[in-house]
Amino acid sequence: MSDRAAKDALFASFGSVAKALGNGHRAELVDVLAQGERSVDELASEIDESVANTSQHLQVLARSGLVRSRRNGTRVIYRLASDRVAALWNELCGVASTHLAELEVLATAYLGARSEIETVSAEELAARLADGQVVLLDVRPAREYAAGHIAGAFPAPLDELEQIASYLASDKDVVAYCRGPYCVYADDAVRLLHARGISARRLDAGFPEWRRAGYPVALAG
Amino acid sequence: MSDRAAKDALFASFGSVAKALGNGHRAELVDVLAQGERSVDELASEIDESVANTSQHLQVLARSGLVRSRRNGTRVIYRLASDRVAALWNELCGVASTHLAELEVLATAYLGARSEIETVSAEELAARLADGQVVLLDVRPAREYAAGHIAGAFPAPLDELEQIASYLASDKDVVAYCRGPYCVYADDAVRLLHARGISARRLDAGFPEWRRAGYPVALAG
DNA sequence: CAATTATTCAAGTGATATCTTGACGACATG
DNA sequence: CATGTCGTCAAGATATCACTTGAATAATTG
Repeated sequence: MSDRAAKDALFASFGSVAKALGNGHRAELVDVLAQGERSVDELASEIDESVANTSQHLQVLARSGLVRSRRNGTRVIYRLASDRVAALWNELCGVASTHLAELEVLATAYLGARSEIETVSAEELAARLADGQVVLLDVRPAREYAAGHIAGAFPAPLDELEQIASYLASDKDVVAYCRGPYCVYADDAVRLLHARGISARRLDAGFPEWRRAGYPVALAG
Repeated sequence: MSDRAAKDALFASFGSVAKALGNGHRAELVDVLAQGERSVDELASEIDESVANTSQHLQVLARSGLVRSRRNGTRVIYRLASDRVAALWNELCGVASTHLAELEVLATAYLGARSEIETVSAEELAARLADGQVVLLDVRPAREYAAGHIAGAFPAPLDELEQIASYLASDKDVVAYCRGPYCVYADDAVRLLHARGISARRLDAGFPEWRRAGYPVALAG
């Protein structure tokens, strides 16, 4: 094999990993899997695609080494191959938001106007959690909280948040967090709390970023 | 627009950035541009593709926000949009090499067996440079050295290395570096020096990684 | 061991990508 | 302002991708 052919093959191989992320549905699959492992069926309903199509996308991700699977009874459970994949996904989102002008428009279309939603950095949150001055709400679906959450967070899935809101002490800061910066849950939570006269902010990242940054977490089992 | 359509559009947009990297030629373009800006013509000959094809690939990268261009006389000069793009590329290579089994085979096919080529980490190199116990050779093409190099490195493009080798003091450690971990130059340099009885090692990264890590560099004017 | 559930496979269709070729446009120079 | 250089554009051929449909497979349950 010529040098050029070998070089092409090498770079094509790097490219194949990027190509695996180069599809909206697969990108979303990676985003969901960053929260924890899932069956094909669960992933399919999460991204609103057919099971067959989802299965095929998962196999593309698997061929690129980004995800792995194991069988559990009749189910096949997929997970990210490692935390580095989540880190790569995160970096990709960061580059996209920095350099792609259209992204802000699309994000606003999906998430709604964020101008009134104050954010908290992980650093500040970590400091305030240590002081006990903040109530931290994990507003992701219950099973994601169960799989792992920020140390000291309370489970507060969106469909129970209204009820939980009525118990919140009004003298504490409330912070909500969810899957990541492009997830609606925390925004929706903050808006719901605001509507009830509770001042709340959202963590500017999600659980995966928090964990990768080395801040304290509580993991399942 | 429905929530789902908005979400699809948002993730498709993230995916579009990955898709831009999802082609071997474009990946190679990013790898070259990480060393510094280039004209279309230079890039085309670097990747052994036609100018028309290279131009089209560059426009794909530009539409995804990964590169920018400016005109300089009759030439159009492309550059990475920011260091974050180089960091993303680096992360992508890392994930690929960690999770893609075929990569090692392809890397060996292009780079040759690396088992006898000892590497030095950036941390160790930085420490030894401070001691003055090491001769550091930048074996990239001259213009890349000129655009920026590791502080204290000597220019030693491969085609002049043989001559330079004859002047090397034999009581110092020799370290070579080039574009990055998947660049042949440093490997070739180490082999050439070994063949002349000079013991040499290669930096395990390249100039872009060194610079991003915050180690001292010398930049052009 | 038949029926059920969860997933994968195979085939087909329309949409995108990639690369080539030749023409066109922008700028510089004599 | 004619000429050359560098880059982009447009059109077309071929290959690959994305999604659908319906059948096949794997493990579980009655």
